[in-house]
Amino acid sequence: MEFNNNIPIYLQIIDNIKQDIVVGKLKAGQKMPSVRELAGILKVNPNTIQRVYQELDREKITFTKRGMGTYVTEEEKTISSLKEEISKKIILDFVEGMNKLGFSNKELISTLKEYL
Amino acid sequence: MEFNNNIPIYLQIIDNIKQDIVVGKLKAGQKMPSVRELAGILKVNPNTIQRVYQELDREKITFTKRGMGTYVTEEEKTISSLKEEISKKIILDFVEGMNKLGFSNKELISTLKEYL
DNA sequence: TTTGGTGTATTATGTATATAGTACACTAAT
DNA sequence: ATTAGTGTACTATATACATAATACACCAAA
Repeated sequence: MEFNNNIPIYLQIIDNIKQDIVVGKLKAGQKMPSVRELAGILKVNPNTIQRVYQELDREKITFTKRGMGTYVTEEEKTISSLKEEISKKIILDFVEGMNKLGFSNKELISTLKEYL
Repeated sequence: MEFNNNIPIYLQIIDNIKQDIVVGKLKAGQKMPSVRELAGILKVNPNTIQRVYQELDREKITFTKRGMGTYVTEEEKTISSLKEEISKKIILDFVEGMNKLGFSNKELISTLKEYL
């Protein structure tokens, strides 16, 4: 995993985990890697992963059993609304960004099609 | 202007100025506000604006005459390639983001049309 | 030549991020 | 009870960002 220097690493890791959950790479109820293990995998400090899990817990995306580990939420509803939330943000960023650049909605679609 | 807390202010200001240039709100050769003036307008520290202008100068988007001020580049070519660069990035972020979320290219377009 | 408006440089302070290292609390399995 | 693997808490250090305040260098116009 590569990190963008201009965005805090812990936020990038959070987004990445959310993506994995939404796409089903991480399934509902599944155990996440331990703080130390994920820190090792991503080559970041355990404190950074601790912050990641705390934030995910706060958002009810994961839950933690002390001494046991951190798990993906079992609420499918949470996951589906997470997917909708993320995709909406991506679409909004795109439309707003292109509009600000002077592209009309028509031009925006044709430019997109042209790119694909 | 509102700032996103997770991204350095100076980068957000840079992006904003680039946008204004690309859309023609700031025209080729036009004088930019002075460091102190823009700092006042945006309610940020002059040092932050100094950094903004230094970076824009480095990218040849602007040029600075010491003691005189900072001006938008006179090279229309620089501006048009800037527009292309920015729009490409927006499109790429969109397509990549949606793909990572599990949307195929077809779904991606239909979801976008649905949104508009 | 002086003045006022430019950009530029420097030092200091506070906050957020990230790392490093250590210790503690809890749980399951031995 | 002990052990190993969890999450959690704490202190310290380094860096980037942003602010604050001050001073300096340059240029055009009065």
